[in-house]
Amino acid sequence: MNIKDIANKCNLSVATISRVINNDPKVADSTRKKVLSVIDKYKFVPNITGRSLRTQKSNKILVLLPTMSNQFYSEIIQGIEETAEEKGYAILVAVTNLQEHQEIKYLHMLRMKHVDGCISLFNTIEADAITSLAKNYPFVQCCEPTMNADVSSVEINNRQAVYDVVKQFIDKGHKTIGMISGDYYKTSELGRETGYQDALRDYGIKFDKNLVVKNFYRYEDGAIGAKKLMAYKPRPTAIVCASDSLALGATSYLKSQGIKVGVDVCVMGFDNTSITTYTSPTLSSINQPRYDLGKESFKLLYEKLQDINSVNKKIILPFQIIHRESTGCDN
Amino acid sequence: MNIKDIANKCNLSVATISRVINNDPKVADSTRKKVLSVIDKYKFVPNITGRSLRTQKSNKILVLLPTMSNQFYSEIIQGIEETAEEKGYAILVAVTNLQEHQEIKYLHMLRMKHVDGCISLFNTIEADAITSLAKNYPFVQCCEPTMNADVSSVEINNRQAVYDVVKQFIDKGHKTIGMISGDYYKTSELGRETGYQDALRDYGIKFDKNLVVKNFYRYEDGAIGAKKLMAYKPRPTAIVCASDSLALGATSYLKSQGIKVGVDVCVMGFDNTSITTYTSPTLSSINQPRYDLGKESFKLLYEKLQDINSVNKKIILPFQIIHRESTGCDN
DNA sequence: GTGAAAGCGCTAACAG
DNA sequence: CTGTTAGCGCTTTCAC
Repeated sequence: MNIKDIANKCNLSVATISRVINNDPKVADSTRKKVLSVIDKYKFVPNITGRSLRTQKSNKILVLLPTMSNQFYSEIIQGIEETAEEKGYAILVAVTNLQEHQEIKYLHMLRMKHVDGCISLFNTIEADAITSLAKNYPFVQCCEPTMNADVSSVEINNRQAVYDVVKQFIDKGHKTIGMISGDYYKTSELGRETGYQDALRDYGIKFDKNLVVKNFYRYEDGAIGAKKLMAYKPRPTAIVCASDSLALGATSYLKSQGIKVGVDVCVMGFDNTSITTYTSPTLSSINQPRYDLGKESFKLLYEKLQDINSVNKKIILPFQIIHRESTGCDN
Repeated sequence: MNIKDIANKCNLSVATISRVINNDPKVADSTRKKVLSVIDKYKFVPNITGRSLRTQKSNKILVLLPTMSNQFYSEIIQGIEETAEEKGYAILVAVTNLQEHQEIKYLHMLRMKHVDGCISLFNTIEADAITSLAKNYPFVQCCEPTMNADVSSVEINNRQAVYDVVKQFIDKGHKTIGMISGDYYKTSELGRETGYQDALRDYGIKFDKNLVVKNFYRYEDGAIGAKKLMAYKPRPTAIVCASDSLALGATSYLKSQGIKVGVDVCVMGFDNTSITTYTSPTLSSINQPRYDLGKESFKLLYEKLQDINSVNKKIILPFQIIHRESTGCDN
């Protein structure tokens, strides 16, 4: 059942059927009524591949995700989805599992015109490839802009967030502050680590790289990190983590050692995922405005969708430091 | 840059270019080499919309997800993805957020032939619609088959899982056992509740509907559920939850009341998500073979992809009851 | 207000 | 081994 079949049933041309489908006003009301009834009768759905081929657009955008197992991305995607829907775009999510060949495979959907644009939450391909991609196709990075790439992006000021946290710790008298981070060496991660170092420097504490433990972002990496840090002399009294999962693993280890989290050792997470309020102790964390990160990403993409040559923008959204029991609930 | 442009540059016909692209053996080696070099030079990528329109297939399958914020689905999708890739299919994930209009929108991709098949992890549309969909398009349900729908599906025996847990509780002397469930009234949920009731009945404990608290699946619903159950007289000594999030919320409430989880009250979660080992107490849970649920779903879908008239199969995969601290670590 | 026809980019007979 | 050609389903001029 295609547009031609409908045309035959109606004794009309395909052009008229197409006009009805696309709400073209210059169709007689009686004709429109007849066509719609036939369309309804045969449950006809226009073939979108044919339409895409003709119009050269799909009204779909791709969201590239590094992993499905991080609750952090959920609300971002909702922000994208709801904003996109207002503009008539459906979103498709592809998961790369941090594999470059997967990323390349899905980015091909852009070149193949199977999607009109892409919002990427993580890229492994190099800066030049990103720059060139962004020049030719609507492409926006969210949360994790590739360093030295010329591309529109939305993120928070990761450096400032950790800087502020460390400053607060120092203000409260902490002298030995550890950090548990990842080893992806990406923008957000390096920003967070820079914030840590800058705050120490600005407030007269000597930086020691042994106080920064880098690994993956799994719970167990947080536990391993905490173990290493607790072996440091003098023992750290505060730990900043690059994710809530790391913080959770860290508190889990600390508790197992009888160390009182929030009293003996303060722990700060990152991302403020919903788990933070259901752990004990509840977890202090840095909140990213996830919904808005998604929403603003789509708005940037939409500008590119309208005009691929529009200027690239870098948007920085505000974060909040949320104190809960793991930092003694104060502030 | 399209196939015709390449043909011109090569002084060959589009047919030959197409043959090279599709690895047709009957192309002279020298010709192939020349074409490939030109393709490479101009970074030509065949337009998949044109190809799809012509071949009437997309080599893409859709995965329909109720929400992005449940870590449970992550590994299922990986199972689907890896199995699909072996067969040359890419997967696209769409999130419905439990909204029927979203579900319908994405299922349209199937009718519009924009994807070749669909694996759905949750459906809200009625059984007849599912049956009809599955008759006409490759469609498989994973974890949550619609009741009374004629469709291929993969799941665990939810009834048996809870039955076994409750039986274990009874064997250990528990007399008052509560249940915290959801109120979606879907197959898995009702199965779990039936298992609860059946076990009580089979082992001579009178069922009281006040011992089953139904709500959403958020952490807070677990907390609210636990609060209600703890008000029951005599106070329950064991609680079976329909998800880990509910169990986590429940233990969080119990701890806040000074009730020792795993000692005073045993708590069993469901799904064995990774959080279970990083809470205190660690959370007992029922494990679903997530990767295999995904893998087997794709295998069923593949059968339908080959032959839409192949018989519908219902596959049941084994579960495991994992005891941790929240049930006193025994068994 | 409606129709005829071209063409989006590709593949697959069929011919040679 | 290569080329010619039709056509997948749709939209959009251009006529009328």
